[in-house]
Amino acid sequence: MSKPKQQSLFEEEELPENPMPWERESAQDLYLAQIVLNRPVDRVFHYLVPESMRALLRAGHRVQVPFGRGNQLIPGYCVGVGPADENQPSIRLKTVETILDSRPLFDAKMLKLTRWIADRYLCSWGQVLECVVPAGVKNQAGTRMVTVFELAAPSHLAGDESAALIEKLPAKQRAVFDALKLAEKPLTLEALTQAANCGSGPVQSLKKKSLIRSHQKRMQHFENDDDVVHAHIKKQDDLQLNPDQCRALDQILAAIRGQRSETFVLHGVTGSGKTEVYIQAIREVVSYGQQAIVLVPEISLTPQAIQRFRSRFDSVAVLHSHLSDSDRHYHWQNIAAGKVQVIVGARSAVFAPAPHLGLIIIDEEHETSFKQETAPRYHAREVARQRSELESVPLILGSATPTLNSWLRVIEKKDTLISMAKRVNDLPMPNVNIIDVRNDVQIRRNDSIGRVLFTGMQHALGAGGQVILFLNLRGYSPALWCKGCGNSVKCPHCEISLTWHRDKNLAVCHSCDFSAKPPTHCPGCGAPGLRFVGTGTQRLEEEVKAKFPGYKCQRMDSDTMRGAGSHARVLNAFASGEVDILLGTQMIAKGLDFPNVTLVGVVDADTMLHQPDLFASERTFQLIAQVAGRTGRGMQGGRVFVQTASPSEPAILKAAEHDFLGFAKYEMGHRKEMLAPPYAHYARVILRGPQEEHVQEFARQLSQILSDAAEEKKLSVQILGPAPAPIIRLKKYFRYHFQLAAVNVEEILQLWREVDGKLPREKGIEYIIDVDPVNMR
DNA sequence: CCGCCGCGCATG
DNA sequence: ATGCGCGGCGGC
Repeated sequence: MSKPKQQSLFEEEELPENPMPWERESAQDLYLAQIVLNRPVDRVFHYLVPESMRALLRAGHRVQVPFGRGNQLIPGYCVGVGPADENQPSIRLKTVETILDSRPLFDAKMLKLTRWIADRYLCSWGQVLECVVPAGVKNQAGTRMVTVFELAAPSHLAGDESAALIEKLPAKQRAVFDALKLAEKPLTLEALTQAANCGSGPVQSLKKKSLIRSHQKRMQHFENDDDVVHAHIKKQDDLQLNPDQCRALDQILAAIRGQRSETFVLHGVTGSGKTEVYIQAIREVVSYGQQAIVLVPEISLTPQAIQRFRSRFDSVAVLHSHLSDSDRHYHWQNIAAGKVQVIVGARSAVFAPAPHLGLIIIDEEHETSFKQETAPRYHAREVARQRSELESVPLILGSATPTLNSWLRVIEKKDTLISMAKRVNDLPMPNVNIIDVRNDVQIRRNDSIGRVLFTGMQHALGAGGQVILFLNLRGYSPALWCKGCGNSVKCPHCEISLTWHRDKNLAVCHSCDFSAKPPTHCPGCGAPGLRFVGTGTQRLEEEVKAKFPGYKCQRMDSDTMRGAGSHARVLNAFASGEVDILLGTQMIAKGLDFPNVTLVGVVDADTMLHQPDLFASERTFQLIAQVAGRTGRGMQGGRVFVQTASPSEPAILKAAEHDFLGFAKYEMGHRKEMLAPPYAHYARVILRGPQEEHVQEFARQLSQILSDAAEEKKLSVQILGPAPAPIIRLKKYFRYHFQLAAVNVEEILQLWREVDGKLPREKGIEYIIDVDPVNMR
């Protein structure tokens, strides 16, 4: 195709046109592919499919197409093929250049699912498809082209001339020929020379004589990493279920057998044995030759949890963040080939290409990590809901603290509630003590472990138990405070207090990568003598070591958990009793199951509570309930101490009483009053730019346009804001945001589509929209 | 008067 | 997103 640098009428005339409909011999002459691209334009582009590709190209293939005025070759996704019809444009079409994969990467259902995501989360289909395929699949990591040899066609060999040649072959060449005949399949040069015990010479000679032929083939050369091929794990039998578990399993089995896309909210208190119910439900679908997907938060992809699935099923693929491109490709192929029974993974595993999906499970359904924070900003729970409908399979949402979102669906009878209110073996729930730290002598002295918690720890450790301390701040102190001006030192790029990391003696910004030697004088007023205030995990570790010198203490946060195996190492040390006190952030709140833990301390419950966030209360409740669940899992029982300056806060009180229903009732009352989620949907528009006034002004403009459009189109969408984002400055950019709120999410989507493309642009200011945000910062 | 840079626009 | 065309501005 010629490439006119400038479009001119004259050149256009000279270009060959596609035949007009009446010039075609038949309509089938014009065979088109619908292509979508990884660009923020949600459109389908039509391309001609050359004759040679017609038999091969199908929806779901990745292709290369010429695009734009320069006809640059870029990758795209074929979402449909077929003869042209009247609906297609009558412009001069370009032609698909190459097909990039030997088989389609998506089936019809996956195309439907990804189209739904694009609509629901306001991005392009191409962007969704791009994120669904792992990089290792796109670049075919772990495979390479090799030359393989095979015998020439039988008809050729049968000829007189060939027969004569074969008769008088030298011994080595004869050996090669016989080896290939024996193998009955193409062999690489290496395999062939080994089989015939010769060098490459005879092989080349045979090829010259046309008795054998060679061709290129893509072959796997995956290293058999222990994690990928896990051959010898001792298999265990299913456990005996208690009555609660049986009831749960029966309900789920009924849906599986009825091939219903029912959603179950499995509300089971910590330690109620949800995993065993999952496993036995999976056993059912596996017995039909189907596959199950289990989504877990990335953080709980611990060796402990994975072992549980591996010891019960023959073929489990674990998709965790430390996999190489090549591992991911290997898993994708195996899953697509139906060789994997259970897929365990984080958010993106919801797209696992299982050919006969039978069940989807989301464990710890309340975790915010199921929401993707970059485009496409999907929530894996909602995607799973959609996939379960498309595939007619049940979905299980398991949690001790379900989201209010799921809870509302239960109340509205859209989803089915299954309750498991008791722990296995009738173990009691731990006793939770709320400790008012406002009058604690130790805390007043600037310690973090108050008098009551200290004594509790002494008793627990003295009796041979283990202790978990939870503090949601890493580093040594979360602020560098100047007594001269009363301000704390902020990151030069973000409007965020710097955290002092004592081990490296650095002041670190937890929002961007900034770090520097802590200043000796206040950057604001110049006064000397900055003080480190507040306590992070590093300082807590120091305090624990000073107060409990006879016990081994281990810190666990993202600073100490850098390497791939560090997680397993620390947990093994704790499990074996080598470590007595485990302290850390979020990381230790989830899923850990150590029977000897008799005390859990929440060092500061208020850090979560006082976030300027719609969901702060819900998060606080979840976190306390989850951390509390780490104890009392053995016969010695367990106690929990929650230190707070707001002891009458419902989120804390209800968590202490293990009263999810009470909390849900209280919090949902609030939400209903405010018409906030789950009673409404929000979509958050975030703008950022280098100058604060510009960003503010542009935010005002955009929100006004949306507000006007909502009125004009009679859409019941409220616009809340604009306002400065809670983190007003992040990595050198000033940030403003506003929310679109509506009872029916469709109205928000309609409104955005209405204005999208017509919105003004402002140099240097970028904006995004996040539908159903979980993060308000 | 010509060349370069930046904005706006279309992308099959 | 991204490249290209067009128009504005600055240099010669």
